[in-house]
Amino acid sequence: MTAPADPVAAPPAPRTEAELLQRAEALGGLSLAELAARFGQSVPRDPVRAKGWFGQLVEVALGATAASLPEPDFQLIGVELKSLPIDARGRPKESTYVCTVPLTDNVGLTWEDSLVRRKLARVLWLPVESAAERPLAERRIGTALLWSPDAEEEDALRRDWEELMDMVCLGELERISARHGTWLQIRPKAADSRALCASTDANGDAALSLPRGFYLRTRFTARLLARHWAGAR
DNA sequence: TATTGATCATGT
DNA sequence: ACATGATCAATA
Repeated sequence: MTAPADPVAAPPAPRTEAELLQRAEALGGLSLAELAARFGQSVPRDPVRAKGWFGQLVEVALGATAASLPEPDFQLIGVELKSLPIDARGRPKESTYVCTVPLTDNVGLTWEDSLVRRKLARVLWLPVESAAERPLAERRIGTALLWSPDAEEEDALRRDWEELMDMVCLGELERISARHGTWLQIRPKAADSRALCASTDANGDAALSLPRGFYLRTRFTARLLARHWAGAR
């Protein structure tokens, strides 16, 4: 029986990818209860009210700096952190939020300048065992993967982004459903379905609409993991 | 049961 | 309101 250790301070921002990866790999195998305790936190009791809890804990644990800014989490090295919930079959359970969809002042915006491209250019994926039956506290962190899209993936993501943003720029936001896009999709991203934000309608006039976000489909992250494992053999 | 649309927490 | 961190839960 060991006495509980004192909470540890959040580390400074990592200065290199290697430093970040080393820290992330050191988290592998830890339960969420263990990681929480390390930083003096307790595991939330109600999963409904714990959405995003783990992601924010890991930001602290790894020294992320972007907080709620529209930038990659590790600003110095341009790396985005994404936790990835894994089901009982070893595949991602959920789509992955990327960033907000710009609904105004977006004409002329290119893929190259887009936040989607900047965030997905370099991602540290951190898998977490998340089978429905497994309590939050008992879930374990998996092996971190530092990833960039290959040429084919980037091309497909760019085509999705261009198709979707074309519709947004034409004021066709209300026609866009989650069914559009091969790998990237646009879905609501709001407190509730009554939330409103500024947008532009088909006439180019100011309007109000439900805030939306870009998400990576589960199929994309599933393929990404499968490819990595295949390549590691 | 996979997916879409809805929702919860925190900080500025 | 808007950005981040996401998962929930009704529906197809």
